[in-house]
Amino acid sequence: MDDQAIRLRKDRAAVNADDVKVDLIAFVVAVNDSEPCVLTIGQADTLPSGPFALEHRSLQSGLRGWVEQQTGHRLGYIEQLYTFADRDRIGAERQQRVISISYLALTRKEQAAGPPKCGWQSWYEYFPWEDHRSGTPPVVLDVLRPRLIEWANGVRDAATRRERWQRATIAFGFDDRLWNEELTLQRYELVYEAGLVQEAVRGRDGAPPPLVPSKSMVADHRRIVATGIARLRSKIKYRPVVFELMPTVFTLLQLQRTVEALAGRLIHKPNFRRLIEQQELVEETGEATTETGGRPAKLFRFRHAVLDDRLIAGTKLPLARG
Amino acid sequence: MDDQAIRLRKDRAAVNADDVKVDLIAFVVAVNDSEPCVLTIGQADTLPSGPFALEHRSLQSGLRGWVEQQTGHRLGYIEQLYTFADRDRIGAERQQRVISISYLALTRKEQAAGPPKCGWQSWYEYFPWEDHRSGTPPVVLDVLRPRLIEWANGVRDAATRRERWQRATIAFGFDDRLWNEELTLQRYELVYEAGLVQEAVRGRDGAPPPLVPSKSMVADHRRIVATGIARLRSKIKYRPVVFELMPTVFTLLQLQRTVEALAGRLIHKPNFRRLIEQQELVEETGEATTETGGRPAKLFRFRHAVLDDRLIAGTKLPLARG
DNA sequence: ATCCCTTATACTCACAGCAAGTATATGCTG
DNA sequence: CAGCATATACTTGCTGTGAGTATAAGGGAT
Repeated sequence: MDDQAIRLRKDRAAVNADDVKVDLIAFVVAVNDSEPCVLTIGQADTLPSGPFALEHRSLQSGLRGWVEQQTGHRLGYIEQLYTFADRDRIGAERQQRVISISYLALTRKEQAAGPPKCGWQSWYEYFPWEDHRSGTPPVVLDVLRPRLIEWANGVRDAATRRERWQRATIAFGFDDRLWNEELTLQRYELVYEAGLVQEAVRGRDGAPPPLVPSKSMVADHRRIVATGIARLRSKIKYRPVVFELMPTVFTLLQLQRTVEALAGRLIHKPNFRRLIEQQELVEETGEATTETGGRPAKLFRFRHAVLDDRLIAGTKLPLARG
Repeated sequence: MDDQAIRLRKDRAAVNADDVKVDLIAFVVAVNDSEPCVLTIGQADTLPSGPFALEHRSLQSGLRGWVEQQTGHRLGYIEQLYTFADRDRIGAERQQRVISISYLALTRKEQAAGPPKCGWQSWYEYFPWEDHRSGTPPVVLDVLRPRLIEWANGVRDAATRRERWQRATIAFGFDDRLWNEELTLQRYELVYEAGLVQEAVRGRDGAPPPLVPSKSMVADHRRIVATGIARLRSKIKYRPVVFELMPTVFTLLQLQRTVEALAGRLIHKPNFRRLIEQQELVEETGEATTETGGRPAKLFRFRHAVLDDRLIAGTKLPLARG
């Protein structure tokens, strides 16, 4: 053991064999017209990213730089998601490790300056099973359920079979269990393990298997998006981060629709309003808009003063049940 | 902008100027006799750590390797904490970046094999203001409060003064606010900003300022510990991670004392028992122990079956208020 | 043997939060 | 003016849970 360590140290001093490249990857979110979107670049299905370089003052500023350069967007709210090491990637001359540090960023769509080749894609094109705003989407019961049953039954061991099916049941709310919108990552990992998404069977031989209809992404970017969605869905329940996605002035229904877009489920309107108002998260501007149709809606703005307060009390949104 | 990117790419291809060293750092936790402990090495006050090397299959296995080598401990539960880039550290010949990936690990004290120079230190030697199990510790009102008032008043700008004092009030529960045990990181950042801990004034000129009595740690390891404590205090409320710290068989009071040790506050006993039992987190072994004194306590073991279940419902502990 | 101490275990009560339903107000459109 | 769509207000009933009290069971001291 100690010998191994010494050998490692020597190697490192001599040729820096253990040096690593670091990539910064951004999952940038905006909500427009009740549709939650992810910012992509190039031919689409690729997240903005770039190497962490010497000139970057910090990880965050490096990320901001790359996103701004590739998409023209200045980021506001940023939060670290996860760091992972790609397995066995081969560098140009010699083997080299690559580490990816992923971030979640919240912004508004309008802020686009001069977008070269970037665009906004709806989350739910990549995760059609995640949008339960109009009830359980057909793909869950018609496609995922039978495929996951097949997958669970595809092993000899009875214990493994049971365990697989139990995981699927919990994650997707089969058998009258209730849907939990925060399990986005677990659901993605299941469909990945079951070989139901394209990136899970890339480079495999044999006949192309039957996939669940959904858009794929480059490399493991779809996993990053799943991680980000899960984090965001969890976070909106106890921190007032939704407002990062709102314009400066908005109606309560617009706010509700935004939360619903993120959570992928509907919210009881009276309860939503009561919670928002009793927490004093917003204040009236005094104006109203008739653009919504029906009775004019009062306009509100976010009370930035509560940002500190809410550290302690936590913010609450009526997303507990359904 | 684009020029900059191109130049960066060229540099990188030529001399790999942007290559980076990656350090893995572990915050290893165990609880013994109602005292929450952190695993340290060397002269103490240093967390186990080591460089991420080519031979490591993954970040986690690299971390496990270093901890096992330096302390003789095999880690069980591991969770990523945070990744940060050290500012402007200078390498041997040329400037080089160092990235640190920190992890939280939960284990049991007994598992120590042949510990060379490692030891367990109580959390609360590094954070004496965090232990509220016997009421608010004196250091909070006698030392921290006056020092933070000084710090807040140490600026001209009235707005900044108010904002500083408001942050302190919220974080430490001054002025009849209630104590929130999850704000460990915010509290550490405050005492750091206020220059009340040793590492905040390292390398500064001038007279040594009056510090808050507490043990310091090497580099920024104390910040990592603060991050880990905050994460753990939050996590025990909704995931059954406490059991990673328990022996296979335990009494309910031992379980409660462990949670209290982590949270730094006391829990109402009947409510704790009710919550644990109604969630079916544990099952009776059928045996009892008299070692606790008083009426013999039933022994329980963790029901591993709930590990999956609890993904959906979430685990609850009565830690909401006080 | 008895008293007392400590801990375990069971039961009760009351309040707050909140999910869900219902009713009314207000403006626009055809 | 009818009908529609939205905003806004009120009510009801359940659940979770914080907090207090009571009883059981063993050990040790007097």
